Amino acid sequence: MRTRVPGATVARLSKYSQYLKCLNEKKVTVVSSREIAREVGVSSAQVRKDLSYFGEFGIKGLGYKVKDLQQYTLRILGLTRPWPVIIVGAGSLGAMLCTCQDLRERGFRLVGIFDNDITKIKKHLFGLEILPLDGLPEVVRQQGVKIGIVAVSVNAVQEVADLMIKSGITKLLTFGPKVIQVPPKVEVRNIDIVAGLEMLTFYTGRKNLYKKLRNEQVLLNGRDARSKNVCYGQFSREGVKLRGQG
Amino acid sequence: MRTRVPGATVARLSKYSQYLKCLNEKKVTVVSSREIAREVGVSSAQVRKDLSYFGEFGIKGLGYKVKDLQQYTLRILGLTRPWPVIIVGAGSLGAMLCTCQDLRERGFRLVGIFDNDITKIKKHLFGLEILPLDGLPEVVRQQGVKIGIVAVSVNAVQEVADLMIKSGITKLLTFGPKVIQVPPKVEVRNIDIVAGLEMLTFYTGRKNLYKKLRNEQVLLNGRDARSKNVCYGQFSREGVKLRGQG
DNA sequence: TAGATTGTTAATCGATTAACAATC
DNA sequence: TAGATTGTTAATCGATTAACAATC
Repeated sequence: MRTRVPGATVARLSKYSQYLKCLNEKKVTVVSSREIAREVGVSSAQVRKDLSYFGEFGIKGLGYKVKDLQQYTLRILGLTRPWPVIIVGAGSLGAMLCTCQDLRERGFRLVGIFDNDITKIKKHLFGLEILPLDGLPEVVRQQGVKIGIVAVSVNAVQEVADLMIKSGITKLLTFGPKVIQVPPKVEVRNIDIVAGLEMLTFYTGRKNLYKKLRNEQVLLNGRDARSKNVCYGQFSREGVKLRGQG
Repeated sequence: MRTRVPGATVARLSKYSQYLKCLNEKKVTVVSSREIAREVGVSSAQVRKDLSYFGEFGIKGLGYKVKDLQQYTLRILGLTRPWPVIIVGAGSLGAMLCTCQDLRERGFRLVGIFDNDITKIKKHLFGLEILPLDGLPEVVRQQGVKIGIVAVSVNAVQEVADLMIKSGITKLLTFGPKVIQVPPKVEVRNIDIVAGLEMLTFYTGRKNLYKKLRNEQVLLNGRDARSKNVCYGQFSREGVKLRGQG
């Protein structure tokens, strides 16, 4: 017997969880699917459906206990224990990630940052010494690191990923347009800021440009016709309706 | 008559376009949907389908002329003219974005960076002076800026977005978990690095955790059972099949 | 009880895929 | 021509939604 969880559900779960943390800090004790939905920009049915993949966490007629649901979402997301993480690339992206307080707060613990640039090695970034790449395997093995962040330029991404995987890392976060080849058991997520911006520039006065556009309106698909917060990952196909300029 | 373009298609189009640029630089003149598909990690049918929303760009039996198709994808994505962009937030995220060469190469021109931190104002970031926030409306109007990047901490995101929108910006890129409220005509994309990492930590030894998981395998949905490069945006629901640890 | 909200079902909607005719 | 590859169709697959019984 199998349950399939949409990837979109997992992405939303992260948002729910982050919101619940916020509510908990504000001492709010109970929340309804409607309130969560409003905050995260989805329907309440969606919230309940997403949660229902994992269990029954609510109280009918009342809603969800914030503290409990937060704990549940953390367990579902695998965040009840800290995750050691390494970063390769001590450029501005690497530096940004080092300073990222959110990561720490969600249980990610940076245990190594690596770079082969001689001018960077031995310098410190947020209390962590920048090490040469050949020190990577040892750190990964000693600390049992499973998550690696690849923050290097596009032409080095595959190479760095290969090294990480060889050292025992099974979960990669990469940046930029490069799609890498990895063995079956390795999972990759990719964040592409340029692609994000390009989705914003898509369509603007393109009537009559191409065959398909000659006599038709072009719409970006999605049920919300207007604005949309698009969360991480390639999930949820919310889109923005366009008027194809016509 | 209407054509609906899936948001996932636009996200992929950006990848195709970035790959085509790369091919063009390597003086490759012709490429097949199969080759593009392989590079981007989708099926060749998907590539052809995506392109077919906009026209017929290929030559049967041969493939696509790299140079031509690159131009077409740029036009589709609205990248044939430069886009002035502003950033609010001169922290490490803002700094990272300033140094991002990829943005420049794809036609995004940074025309202003703003911050209200007195210790940052008047300093320079990549040749651009950091200005106080109240200088924002003027820059936006003078330069006709439509795209704003919100690189501030979570509690300031809504406020900054409001100011941008009031000044005439209609396309926002935000970071972090915050989902903001915007008027109908404003489009928002969001990049959430933490959510990206949390999708990697999802599921690990969670058998027997909850009702639903007691007797079932939990799978992250998606057709590719193994690894997956997950591109930007909430699009494409490629996922990773899990063995629910069981 | 009356009001509220969950969890779940069935229907709908949308995106992907496989297959193939068209044709270079 | 034979081989290759496109563009498109119909079928499949998957995700979202609306509605409502259950129940606090």
